[in-house]
Amino acid sequence: MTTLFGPDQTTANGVSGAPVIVQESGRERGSGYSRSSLLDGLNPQQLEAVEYRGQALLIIAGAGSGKTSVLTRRVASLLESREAWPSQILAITFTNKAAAEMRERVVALVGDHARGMWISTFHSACVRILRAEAERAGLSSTFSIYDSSDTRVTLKRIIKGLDADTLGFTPANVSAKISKLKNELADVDSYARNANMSDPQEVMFVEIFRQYTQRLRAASALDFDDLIGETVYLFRAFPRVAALYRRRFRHVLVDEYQDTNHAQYALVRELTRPVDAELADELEAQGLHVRNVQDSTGAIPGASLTVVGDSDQSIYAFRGADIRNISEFERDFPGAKVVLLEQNYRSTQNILSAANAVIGNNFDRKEKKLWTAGGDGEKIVGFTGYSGHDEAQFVADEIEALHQAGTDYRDIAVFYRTNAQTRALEEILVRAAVPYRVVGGTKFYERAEIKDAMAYLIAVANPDDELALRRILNTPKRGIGPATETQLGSFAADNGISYRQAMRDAAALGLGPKVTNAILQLARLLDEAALMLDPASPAGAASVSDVLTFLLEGSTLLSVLRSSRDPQDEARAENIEELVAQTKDFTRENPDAGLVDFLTQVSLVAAADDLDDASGTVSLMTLHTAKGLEYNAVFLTGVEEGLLPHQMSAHEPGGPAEERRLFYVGITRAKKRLYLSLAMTRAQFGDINVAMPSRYLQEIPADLIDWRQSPGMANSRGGTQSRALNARRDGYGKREQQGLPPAPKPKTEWANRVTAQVRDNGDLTLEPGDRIRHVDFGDGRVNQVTGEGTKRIAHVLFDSAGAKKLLIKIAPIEKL
DNA sequence: CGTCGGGTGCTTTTT
DNA sequence: GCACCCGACG
Repeated sequence: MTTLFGPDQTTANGVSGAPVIVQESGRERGSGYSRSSLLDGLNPQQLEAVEYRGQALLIIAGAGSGKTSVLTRRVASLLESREAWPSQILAITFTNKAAAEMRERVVALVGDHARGMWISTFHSACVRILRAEAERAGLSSTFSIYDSSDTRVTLKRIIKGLDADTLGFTPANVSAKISKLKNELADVDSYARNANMSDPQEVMFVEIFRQYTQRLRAASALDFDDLIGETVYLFRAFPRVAALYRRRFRHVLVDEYQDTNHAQYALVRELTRPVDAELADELEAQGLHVRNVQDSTGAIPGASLTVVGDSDQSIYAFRGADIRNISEFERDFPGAKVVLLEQNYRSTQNILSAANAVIGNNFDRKEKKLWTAGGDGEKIVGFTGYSGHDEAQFVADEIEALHQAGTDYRDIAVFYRTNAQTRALEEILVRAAVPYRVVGGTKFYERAEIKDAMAYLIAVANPDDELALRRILNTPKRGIGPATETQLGSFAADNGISYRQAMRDAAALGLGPKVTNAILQLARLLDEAALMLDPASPAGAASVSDVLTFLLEGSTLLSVLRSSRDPQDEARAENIEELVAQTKDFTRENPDAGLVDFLTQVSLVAAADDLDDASGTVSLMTLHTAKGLEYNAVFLTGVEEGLLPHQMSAHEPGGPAEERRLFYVGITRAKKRLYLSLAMTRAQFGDINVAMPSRYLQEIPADLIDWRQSPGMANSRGGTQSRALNARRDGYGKREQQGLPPAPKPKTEWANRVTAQVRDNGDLTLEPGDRIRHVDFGDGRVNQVTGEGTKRIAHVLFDSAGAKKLLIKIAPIEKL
């Protein structure tokens, strides 16, 4: 990704020779500044947010208030007016995708010379700093980055070794606690100092934490939280290193500030501190030009800080995000300017009214009301299904209706609270032949075969990484079992050598010749691959894809999958080939980047990053992933008690309020049409539970929602449901409350009932004119058949259920 | 050492 | 309704 390691991006030290010309805030703009194009179409508040110059600026940006536009224009205006060089700008976004988009937009405004900016996520920026300063931080510059599953595996081994599971420790709860501590910038020692060591539970936790820290260090690995924390430690321990970056970045901008945690806050503070005169002179003496940024006392003033956020969209408290970072910004940065953006350019007034009504139920918030000049628009559509499948069928039908009416699939999104909800949705969407994509979820890089292939690369890049080595030791199967794996580990520990070295010395273990050979062969393979990257060797300077291909061939990982008789292995082989293709793309896009750069990029991709705008498909994603995105039509599914708000949030302080913000985020993603749907029963853990409408639904004024099938209407359909479902709530079931008979049942009420059974019609062939019978939709006539092979789709006009598209292979149909 | 089968426990959201 | 863990067997 060009965002991270563009060839023209140099490290903080690398640009030291460039002349630095900075105009202090408040001065006249340069003459080349074309004010009009940059400021076109901005409202007065936006204008102020773009043009304000001062130490600290807080932009409170309501959903859809043109925040990205303001941020990019602010950066562009700094560049255009020559107040800053591109290299003096650091902009932090939440995802790589947002970073790429921002870079693109700034380049579009001011041209190519803007490329030297750092626009990246907190994590990417920290990795860059840490790799550049690795030596001083006592790290290997090729350190591995452990994701949550790596952390889990490591903790699992530690817990097992300590028999700590008997005390109730699980990888999940320990990693959550460690993460929380690291977000507060605590480490083992600082934690242990304040721990109650008479509590055996505490003692054990400290021991687990200590071993975890040691293992990561031994493996030259950092987890996600370390990336931020270690950078803060680095700056605090080495003021001279910090000074380099403080001198370099004169303008720091942080997006989604409401979701920053304490460590990220501390990092921002470190970056925006002044450099005292003495240190500044020292930098000058080293040949770094500081004269132009020094003030009259010789010090370098702190960088200007711009943060953008909306506390109503703070949805990451569970991950340590601290809403106080934004609510106390003015206290933290005295004299800070605050600009409030309330005008919404995204949604219709009906959608905004619903959003305002919902979020108004959270106390402790700054009053803020979104408004639009764009008109009321369509009503919100509500639907209650009998089951999750029923709900999904509604979604599929409406998507088709929207598509027929001219809405592109790519302009439609389906949101849900938990990933588990995708199952029913996917089943129905596949059957209805709606093209869709699940954003995030089981990510490409989380697939086992991809992690295997990546582990080979990691083992080459970072020979200390025992986790990666142990993962590939017996993948593909080489007859090296758990016993041998452990033996290698103890051999390494006993002799004070690395796991990798133990593998090279495997002959000394006295194992069978077959096993010994297998280990030695793997060790040799990795050494040879490392040589391909060693500039000192004749084979050096190989590309990432060359190395990967070499490793795949030498390990037979790919050929084993190809010749397997397990049909799933074919897909796995294809995935690995896709990975090879990605390494080639990577090298083409970043000719100067190497293996470590590739690994870094892969480690830091977020769910939202793999969103492909060009794909003509409906997007499915969690509400969390949806933040920052917008769609013409949004389906917000599973609006039920226990799901939204989620069961788990009930016991946490601030839980229900955060869930409400999540609902608010979901609502405000919709530009034109919003659908709220729920089900009366939902499958969970394999069995079926009764669900109740979410409390948040009541908070939306009833006249904003057009219930196609309300919870009340659904209830009236016979008394088979539990009492809980009959509990009447305000805002729906109005007819019953007024003593009216239930509204006439729309035909969808029965047509939407769908069986979840999966079937296979083999190579059933259908042709236009054929009559068929569908388990749920009844009889119908085939109008048209499209698609190839297993993806053949029948376009059927049912006698009573209307027009549907069906995937012939799996639809519950028979030919009449 | 590898494979298969049955039991268990689990899911909130993610850089 | 799945993934993972463990134990039995080849």
